[in-house]
Amino acid sequence: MTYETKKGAKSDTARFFWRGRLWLEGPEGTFLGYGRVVLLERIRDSGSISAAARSMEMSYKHAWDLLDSMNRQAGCKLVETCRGGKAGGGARLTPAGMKAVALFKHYHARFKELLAELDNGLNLLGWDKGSE
Amino acid sequence: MTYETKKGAKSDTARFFWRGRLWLEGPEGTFLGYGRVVLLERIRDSGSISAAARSMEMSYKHAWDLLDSMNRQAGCKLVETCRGGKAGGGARLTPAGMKAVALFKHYHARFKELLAELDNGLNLLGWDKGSE
DNA sequence: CTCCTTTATGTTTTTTGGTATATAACGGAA
DNA sequence: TTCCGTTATATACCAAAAAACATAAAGGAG
Repeated sequence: MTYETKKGAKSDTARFFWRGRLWLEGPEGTFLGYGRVVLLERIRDSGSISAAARSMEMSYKHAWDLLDSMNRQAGCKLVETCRGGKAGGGARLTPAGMKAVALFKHYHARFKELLAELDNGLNLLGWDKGSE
Repeated sequence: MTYETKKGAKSDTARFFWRGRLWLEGPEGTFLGYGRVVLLERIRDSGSISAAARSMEMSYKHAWDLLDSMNRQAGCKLVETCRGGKAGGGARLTPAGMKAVALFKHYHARFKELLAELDNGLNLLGWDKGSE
């Protein structure tokens, strides 16, 4: 999953295209969103919160706050950590964390599908290809 | 179209639910989004930019900036205005503006459909109804 | 005991997306 | 000609979000 914060490559014949955001929300606000799930994946792959945050050009504190929010809302830890030792410490996804990533990606894929589908119909309605 | 900035009523048996945003993007950034289209609708219904802005608790300037952005990006005016006169002035949607509203609402309806659909499958995957 | 790197957490600073405020132009009605 | 409410536009201000910075604690290795 690449970490797209801006639009990707697009046909330059079309002036406009659909974009969107999808997230899972709970009583405390956002539970899982795109950036949060990328963070989880990076932690899974690097074994470190700080490395994951660095790779996303995100401050450690911000990453930690997001994880804290996710762990609290999930009711169980999605990421478990340890401090000290040879490598200084580390972090890894719990089974619940893995599940969260899979769940979001599954639903997000359907969302991306819809965006692509909407884009396909768009040029039929004028306003595209300078038809106005 | 109600102007929902926060979640609406939801079944309180489900802990989480899907939310999202959809917008039409162009080279200059957002062209049409939810708030922008509500603004257009309010202008259509009230005949006034300032009345529309007031009804959304939005500053006139912010509303005007949004309209300016939309008019410029569309290549033609979505809203036409006049100053002075008995009522002080006014604004109304052009045919292109009407079309923009209809277009967005059409696509947004499909988006809302998807969100509802995603919510329906959600409780099957654990993490809901306290099953974890 | 001292490094090292990371987790954990608080405080300060900056950025940013808006509101608030001010001012001018407009043009019909009184 | 003076009002009025609106469009149009610039500038000042503010508050929430994010970043930047600071500091402590952990624990294995040397």
